Amino acid sequence: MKDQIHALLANRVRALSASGALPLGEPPLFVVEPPRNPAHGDFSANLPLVLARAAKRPPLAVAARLLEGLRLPDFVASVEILPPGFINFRLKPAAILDVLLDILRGDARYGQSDACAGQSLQIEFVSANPTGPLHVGHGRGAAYGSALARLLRAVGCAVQTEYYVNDAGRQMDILALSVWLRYLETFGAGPALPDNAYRGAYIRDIAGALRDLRGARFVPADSVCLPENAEPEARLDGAIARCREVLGETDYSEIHRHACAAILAGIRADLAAFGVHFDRWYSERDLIGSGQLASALADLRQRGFITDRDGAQWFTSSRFGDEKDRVVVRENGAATYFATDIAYHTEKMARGYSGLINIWGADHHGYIPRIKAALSALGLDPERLQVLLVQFATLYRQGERVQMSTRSGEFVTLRELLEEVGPDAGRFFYLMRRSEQHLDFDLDLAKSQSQDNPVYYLQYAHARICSVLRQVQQQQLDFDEPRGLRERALLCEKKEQALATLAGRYPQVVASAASEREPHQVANYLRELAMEFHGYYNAHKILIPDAALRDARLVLCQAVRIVLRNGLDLLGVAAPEEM
RNA sequence: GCGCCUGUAGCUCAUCCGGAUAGAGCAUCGGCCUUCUAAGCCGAGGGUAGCAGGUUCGAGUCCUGCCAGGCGCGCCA
Repeated sequence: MKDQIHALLANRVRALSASGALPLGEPPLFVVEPPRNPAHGDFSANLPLVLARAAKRPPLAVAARLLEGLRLPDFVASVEILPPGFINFRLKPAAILDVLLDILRGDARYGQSDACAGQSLQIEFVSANPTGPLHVGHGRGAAYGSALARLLRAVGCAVQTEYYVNDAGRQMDILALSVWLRYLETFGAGPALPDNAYRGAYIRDIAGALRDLRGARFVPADSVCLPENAEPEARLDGAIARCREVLGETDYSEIHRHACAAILAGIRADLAAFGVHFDRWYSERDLIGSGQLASALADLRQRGFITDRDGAQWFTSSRFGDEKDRVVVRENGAATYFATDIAYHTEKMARGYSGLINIWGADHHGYIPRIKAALSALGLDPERLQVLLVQFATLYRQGERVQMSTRSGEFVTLRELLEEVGPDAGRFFYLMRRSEQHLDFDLDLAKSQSQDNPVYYLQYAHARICSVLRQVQQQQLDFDEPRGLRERALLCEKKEQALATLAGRYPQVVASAASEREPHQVANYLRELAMEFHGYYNAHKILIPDAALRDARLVLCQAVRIVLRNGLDLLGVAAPEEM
C-alpha cells in the first residue's frame, strides 16, 4: 500500500510536469511512511516539502495542486494536507485489518523475509581468552552476536557463528603456570603464586581435577624455587620458563591442555545456559599448527609488505592508512597476536562468505585499521569485513563501581548473573540499548528487583493473551477463526486499529534491525506493542457475548501473540504461556 | 597531543538512513481489582536535547568549533 501511494504521487508529478502545470522534472526522492503521531493518519508523504523549491511555490500550494483531481486507490478513506506541507492518507479500516490475514497465515514465519537471500555472513563474537570464566562484560557481546545472527537469518541470510579460541600464547602459559602452582599447593608444596598470575578460585578447581586425574604425576622430586626479579612481568616469564624446565615439554603441554580444556568447557556451558550457540570453535593453535600463520606471513613478505627493523619483522600497514607499521614477529622470534589475527582473517575470507562480521569490545577500535590494512595488502577487499563495536558495561554494586580483573578473580561471572536474574532478563537487559552505547549494569537492580526488568512486561503481555485463549477452551466458547477474520471490520475501536497497525509494522522493524545490525530496535518495538496491548486489554473485554466481535478480537489477540512470540524469539528470550 | 565512542526529564535510555506538539521506564504524587492474569491500566508534575555557529521549507538527528566523560594509541593479548 505504501508503495502504491508512492507510485501514485510520483506519477502525478510526471503528469504535472508533462502538462507544464508545474515546472518540475523527474520526481525527487521523497518518502511515504507512517507518521510518528498516529493522529496524522496511516501514511504521510513529504513530497510537497521536497518539491517546494523546484516548483517555486509554497509547500501547501504544491500539495493542493498535487491532489487536484487525483483519483485515490480504493483502500484510501481520506486525504488531507497539513502544515508545513505533508499529505496524509487515512486508510479504510478494512484495509488496515488486512494485515491480520498476513500475520495469522505467516504464524511462526511472520516477519521473516528474503531481503538478504543469497547472502552468506560469518559472525565472530565473544572469542574471550580461555583463561577464566566469562564475566558479565562478555555477556553483552554474547547476547548481541547471537541476536544479530538470528536477525540476519530471519531476513534470509545464511549465517555461521564462530568463536575464535586464543589457546596459544603467553596468557595460556600464565594459566598453565597458575594451575600447576595451585596443584602443588594441594600437596602442601610449591612456591607462592606470583602476584600477576591467575588467582581466581576456579584455578584451584582445575588444579584439584588435575590431581584427581593424575595424582602426584606433576610433583617434582626437588622443591621448586621461582627466579627472583624486581619487574613483575619478567618475574612471571621466569616462572613460566622454570615451570617448563622442571616439568619437561610433555608434562607441561599436558597441563596446558588440561587447563585450557577445563576453562573452555566452562565457557561453553555458560554460553549454552545463556542461549548462545556457536557453529564453530576455531583454535588459534590449529591455525598455527596447520602452517597458515607461516604462509600468511610469507605471502605478505612476498608482496613486499614486510620490513626487518631492530631485529623484528614489521608489516608496513602505514602504507594502507594505518597510523604506523606494526610488528608481526618479535625480536625473540615469537609471532604477535596481530600476526595470527592476520592469518585467521585471511583464512576466514578464503571460505567464501559474502561478508564477515566481527563483534569486538570498543577498546579494540584502534585495531580495525591495521587488520583492514592487512587484508588490503593481501589483495582482499577490506569492505567485506564489518567490525561492530560493543561498548563495555560498567558494573555497579550498591552504587559503587565494580572493578573487573580476571587475574585477581574479582569479577562477576556470567554464570552468577544467570543464576541471579536468569537468561531472559539478562539477554533482554543487554539488548535493550544500542550496542555502541555505554551500559551501566546495576547488579543490585538486576538481581534483587528483577520484577522491574522490562522483559517481564513483554512476557506478561504474551502470557495474558495465552490466558485468554485458555479461557476460551475452559469456558467451551466457540472460537471460529475464519469467522473472526471475515468479521475483522468489526474491530473499529481506535485501540484495535492502532494495535493492528502496530503489529503489521513488525516485518519492517525486523528488516531495519537486521540491516542496521541493531537488535535493540526489535526490543523497543516489542515494548511499544506490549504497551498498546496492555492498554487495549484494560479498556476492552475480549470474551464478550457477541460471538462475531469476540472472534474478531480473538483474531487480533492471536496476531499480537504471534508478533510478540516471534520478536522475543529473535532476541532469544522465552515467550511463556503462563506467569 | 592524535583517533574512535558518548552527552536528551532527578536516574537509565528511546526517537525508525532530517519531519509535524522530543517519548518510555524507574523515582514522586493521585486514581482503577465481586468481571478474560494488578508482573497490569488511567492521570499529574518534570526538557535551553552539553555550549556556540552553519547547512534548508524543517536539525536531538547532517557539518564546523569549543566544553565534559569513556576508550584506544606496546616488539601486550
